[in-house]
Amino acid sequence: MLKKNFYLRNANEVASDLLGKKIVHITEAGSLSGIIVETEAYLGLKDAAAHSYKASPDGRTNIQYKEGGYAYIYLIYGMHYCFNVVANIADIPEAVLIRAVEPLDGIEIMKEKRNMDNIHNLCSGPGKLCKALGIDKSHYGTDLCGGKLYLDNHVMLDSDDILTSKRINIEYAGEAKDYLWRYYIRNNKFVSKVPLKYLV
DNA sequence: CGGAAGATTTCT
DNA sequence: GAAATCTTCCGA
Repeated sequence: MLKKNFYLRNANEVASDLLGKKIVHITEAGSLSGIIVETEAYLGLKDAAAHSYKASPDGRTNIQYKEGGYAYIYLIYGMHYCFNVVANIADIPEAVLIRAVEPLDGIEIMKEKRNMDNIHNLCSGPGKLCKALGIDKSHYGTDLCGGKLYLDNHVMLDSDDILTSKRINIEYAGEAKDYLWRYYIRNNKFVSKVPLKYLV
């Protein structure tokens, strides 16, 4: 299990280092896990794309004001949950969005939850992987350093295998929309498909 | 207190 | 290319 100090760095370092790590959720139906293959960093007060950019510390982003290592989960478009890892020290509201995962354990259970047979379409998007891994609003604020939802070491990646691009669907964010804060694993089939305009 | 819009997914 | 669907935030 990754320890607290892994998370106490700026969100870009955490986002890049999360690639190749494993996300594990122990459920009643069984253990569900996968390899993180795509992430995005959100840098709070310096980042017009971040939820914590202008929001009040009492609102939905309140967990981001604690130190790193907690789960920040929100509902988007009224129907999909997105899972983020809180990064950095207390009072610096940063987070890393997990955008795609390569299924590992409990694949049959994930297929049922998603009503989907194609393994490459199980967890290839932030809303999809929450559905597949059984993550929802009840996990908001969960401590990822102990419990049934946690991250762990898995494979060591060469720095050549880590690519960056612009982040997805943040057209409203002014110049922040062009920051290269999306990270993904080169040639990995489980990374979500994105339009060409996001690539460098 | 009402309205608009969103770190998306799915189906046509 | 559009619909589905609801919480949060902002302006009045």
